[in-house]
Amino acid sequence: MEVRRQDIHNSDIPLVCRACEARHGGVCGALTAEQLTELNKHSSRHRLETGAEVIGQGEAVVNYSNIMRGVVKLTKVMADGRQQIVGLQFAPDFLGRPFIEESAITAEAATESEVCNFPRNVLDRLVKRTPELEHKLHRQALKELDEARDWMLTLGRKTAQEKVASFLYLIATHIDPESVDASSFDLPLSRADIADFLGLTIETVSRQFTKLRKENVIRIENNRHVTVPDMDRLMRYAGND
Amino acid sequence: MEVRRQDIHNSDIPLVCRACEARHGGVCGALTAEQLTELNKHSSRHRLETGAEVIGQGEAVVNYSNIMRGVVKLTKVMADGRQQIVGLQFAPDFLGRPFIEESAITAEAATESEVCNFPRNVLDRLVKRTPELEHKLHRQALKELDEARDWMLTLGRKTAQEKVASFLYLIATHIDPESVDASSFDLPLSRADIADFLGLTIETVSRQFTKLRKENVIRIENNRHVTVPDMDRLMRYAGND
DNA sequence: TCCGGCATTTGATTTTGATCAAGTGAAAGC
DNA sequence: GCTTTCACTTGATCAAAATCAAATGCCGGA
Repeated sequence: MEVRRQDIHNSDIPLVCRACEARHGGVCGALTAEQLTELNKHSSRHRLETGAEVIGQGEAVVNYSNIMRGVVKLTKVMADGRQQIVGLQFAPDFLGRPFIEESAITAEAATESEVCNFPRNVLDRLVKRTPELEHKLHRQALKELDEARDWMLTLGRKTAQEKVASFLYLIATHIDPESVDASSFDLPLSRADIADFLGLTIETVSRQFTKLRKENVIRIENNRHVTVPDMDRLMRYAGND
Repeated sequence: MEVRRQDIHNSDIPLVCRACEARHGGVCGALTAEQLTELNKHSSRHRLETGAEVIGQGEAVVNYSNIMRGVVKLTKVMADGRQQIVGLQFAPDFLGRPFIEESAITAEAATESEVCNFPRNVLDRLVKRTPELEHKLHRQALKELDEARDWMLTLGRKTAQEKVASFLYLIATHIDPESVDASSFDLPLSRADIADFLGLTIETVSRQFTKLRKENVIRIENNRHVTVPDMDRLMRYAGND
């Protein structure tokens, strides 16, 4: 499917795009050299501090992004402040909800991150002309839908311990897709964020971490660095037999 | 967008498709008369009893469907039998997960229903040739993703009472999109299904129904028929201010 | 080095919803 | 007409997670 792209001479591709991950796993892989050049004219890279907002719930969508580095959390808040993380996105995911005026969610950097922004109307125009690009976005949407539904099972039916184990398993398998060894990693989320992802309080999250540590399912250093001696055992704790 | 379809003479369209809802709200609206004819050659309508399975978790996907009538529930089960409904689909929704071999969910009729089945490979071929069709499927996937994320907030952060009120509000607004009066309807799900949708037990669901009834938020006849005297009040009970 | 501000952990108590256990009521079968 | 069955409701008790309330530990700055 992507074979057609291989024979394009590298020098036709914009400099910043050449080493860019989003051209491989991401949506830009669907674009020709000219299209990349056009998109690149309007796009800009940004470094995001932890907590920096990419877009807010209820705001007009003016930009889409590719995540170049870091982890972005998607959250929904209720009027009284209760909050739920409804998705985590990792590089090189596409970030944005096509075909809608107003964002139904807030997207903010969970870790120090880097994104490549492009104006909504430029990409929308490109999508109309490039079925392959819409196909990529379609696949991305379906992937997110599968993930959302997996997480609904976790939110609705798992115990606190299973939820925390599920979270650790999710991070272990997503944080660094290249790494052969997923058994040691830094958590991209604070305890408060983890609680908002799991539909728990931070006290419950903390207690479950302690319990998993005492049962030697995980080791923790500096609150954020986790080592998993036996990934299958963690998976069983997560209820995924 | 669909303007091009208007000028096609009706007699070119297969008989069974002419009165079909899926041509309007659904995916078939993206097809030309010839394409409809081709798809129709391989498609078949089926009546489904309540509980009839359209596809099972882990099974190979061989068919896609359009829901013509009724409500279909999408569920996930854990090894120990715990179950979560991860989506409800109403006519004339498209039913199926393109680009994947094996279904990650079970789909079964929540009410007596009718579906129009077509072989996966026929539609897949059509999708490749018809960007407008992929666009429709893309939009459907994004709609389901929005709904899934809304529901994640409900599952993760709402109280039992808010969950039940949210469910009633969802049904009121989805069961009969044409109806001007959404304030009186039949529940398409049993108490057990509602519990599986809300991540609660059937006893808790029942108690919350009783409570909402006693507080005059809803009236119930014959266990299944619900009347909502004040939809805004129900919405407030659902936590959607 | 000490202090202040956070994030996290730990402890005590309360609350919510689950579990266990009977009821009730309506439709289906004998 | 009576029983059986099944879905649903109601009640009593229990357990898991929330809440309230202090610690603890860590990092950065004075």
